[in-house]
Amino acid sequence: MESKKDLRTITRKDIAIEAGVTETIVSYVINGNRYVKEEKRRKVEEAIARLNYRPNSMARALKGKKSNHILFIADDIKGEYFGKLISEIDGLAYKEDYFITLCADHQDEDFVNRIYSKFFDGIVIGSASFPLHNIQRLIDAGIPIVLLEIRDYSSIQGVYGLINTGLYEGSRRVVRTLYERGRRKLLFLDRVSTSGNWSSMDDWRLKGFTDQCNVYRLEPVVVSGCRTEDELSAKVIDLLASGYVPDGIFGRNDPIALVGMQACQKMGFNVPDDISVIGFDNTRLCRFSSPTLSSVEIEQSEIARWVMDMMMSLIDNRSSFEKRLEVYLDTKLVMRESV
Amino acid sequence: MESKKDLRTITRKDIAIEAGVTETIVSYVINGNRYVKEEKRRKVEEAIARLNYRPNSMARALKGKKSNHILFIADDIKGEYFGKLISEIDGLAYKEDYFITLCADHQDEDFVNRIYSKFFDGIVIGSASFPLHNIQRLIDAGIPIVLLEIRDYSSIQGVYGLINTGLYEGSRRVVRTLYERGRRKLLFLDRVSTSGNWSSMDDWRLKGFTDQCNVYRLEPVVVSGCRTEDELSAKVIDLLASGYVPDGIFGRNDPIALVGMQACQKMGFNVPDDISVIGFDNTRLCRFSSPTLSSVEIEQSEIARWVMDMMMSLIDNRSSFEKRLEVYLDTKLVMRESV
DNA sequence: CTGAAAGCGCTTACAG
DNA sequence: CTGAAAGCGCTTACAG
Repeated sequence: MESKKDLRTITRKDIAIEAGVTETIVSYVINGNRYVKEEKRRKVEEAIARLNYRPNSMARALKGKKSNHILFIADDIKGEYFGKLISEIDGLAYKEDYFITLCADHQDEDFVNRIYSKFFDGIVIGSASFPLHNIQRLIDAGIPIVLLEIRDYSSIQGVYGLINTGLYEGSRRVVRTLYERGRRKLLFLDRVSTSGNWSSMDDWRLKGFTDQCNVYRLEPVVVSGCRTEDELSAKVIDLLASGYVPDGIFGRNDPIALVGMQACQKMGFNVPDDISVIGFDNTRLCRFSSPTLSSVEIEQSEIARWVMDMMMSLIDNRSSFEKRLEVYLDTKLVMRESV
Repeated sequence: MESKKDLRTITRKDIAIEAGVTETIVSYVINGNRYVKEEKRRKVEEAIARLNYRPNSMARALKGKKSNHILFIADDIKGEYFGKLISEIDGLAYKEDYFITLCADHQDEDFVNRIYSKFFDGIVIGSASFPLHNIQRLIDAGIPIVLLEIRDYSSIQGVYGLINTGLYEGSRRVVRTLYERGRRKLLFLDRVSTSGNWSSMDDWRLKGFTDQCNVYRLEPVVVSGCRTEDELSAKVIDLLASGYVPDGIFGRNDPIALVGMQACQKMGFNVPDDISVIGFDNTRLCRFSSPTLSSVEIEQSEIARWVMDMMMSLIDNRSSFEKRLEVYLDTKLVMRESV
């Protein structure tokens, strides 16, 4: 088979020949940063259209232009939560001529080096487990960074974007809501993680829950450290069997909340009569369980909008900012049958 | 604020100086394609480690090396299905030093031009709505392509990878299963799409369903053309109210199946006594609905493995293949309470 | 065994 | 108004 490499290799030179102008002229037409005589401009534009030419982004990036790639680091690509968010960001990015590269969080040091290879104009970090010192390293290196504030990032120095997605306030509201319904014995169910990556106190959801419980002088129980949903279910059942019966359960995300709910049901408790359950993320799961699950909804579209907004600002004028850009978003609690 | 650009700009030159060798030597050490005296090699390797150097991928790609970026085109980034798949692929890709760029399918012609800008070593197409002629264009251009066979791709010419994920056989098995349980009046619920992107007969799920119904001489009903889940629900309710009561429902994916199931329940029918329901993708939804939902499971890990496998083969030796690479995978039907 | 040099496809300061 | 030229950071054929 013949190599058809040529088909993808329409270069500036081809356009110059096709349009009968210098390569320089082609560049200036594309970048629009110098006056070019109307006639030449038209010829170039026609040639570009005719040959479907697009300047090679790598060559441009090499010369200091943008690569038009943004990296999104997530720790749970699988979850529906990120799916929606990525999908929204992708839509906005496409309009700005950007591509989104998606990557799970990797713990090895080499990961940062790989990112360093200069491919990305900016990085969005939506992972709760990406090491702080690595984030700092990337910021210090001058790469535009936008952080989704899943945990406490107040120690991070420098210029970057910070999007507080309202996890902390949302979690506090869950506690307030449960409290107002007379619930006093609250149970927090942490995420399950095969890699042992559970929430610590700088996790905003757990912290919001704990802080608000303190306000009410409640003594909540936290179930953490499970590697599978089955393990979590068993732990909850043990807890119930041992005589500790909560009257309110807050799951770190919807599936977790549902695992808890099912465990309660299995032990003969009624949701919501005996125990109220609230989840987080308001995924589709909420509408199909029985009872349907109340859940905290994060404003995905708003987040996506801010991610791109901050990223574009940082990419274009990073050096003009004195300190980090911040925005605080709200969550809303979607009430269904489980409370 | 000072520009800290320099921090991300450790180049081959820096390594050469640090190691006291020529830049050429550094290149050969990195690429390992020429003998370099042991001592120099060690010095270079040490300098690389000390300075955390990584060759600029764009410069390498410009010189004909790989960009180490693979593009994944999906039409439903949001769905849990793609989330899992992407996550698996990302894991494998990372080991091969590749990044996965994720992009929703865009219908405009310019989309292909953008892809052309030479950024990607290969493209995985997991979208059912990416125009066939654009796929052909990319293949003809010599870009390694792997297709997830969501619909019929038999008309595509040339060398590429094709992964048949078993949708057709899986759908036929659903019909067989329902038939064996005595179900004769079958209903297929198509996806909802705000952009009007519904299944046609080259969609393997719908085709598998229809073909197997023909084998049994059944006369199934297909509900398609809905833009929202509420609309779909209303349509099903109308259907039931009008007197057509199916005894078996097959949903194109799990949420769709659950919408159908809830509509039936709302109309007073019992699932599974009156009506059996089966979904597709075996997402988490299945375990939390009541009754729990039977569903066809696709082998995500196997698909991911084959995607990367074929992609690596095509990238490394595309020209050595005479025709397309194919693999047929199986699905399994996970039975739960809804049948 | 190794270096100087050409060149990948661009951008833009420099010099008309 | 416009062109020839330098250079981005690399790879590798060419010539020792």
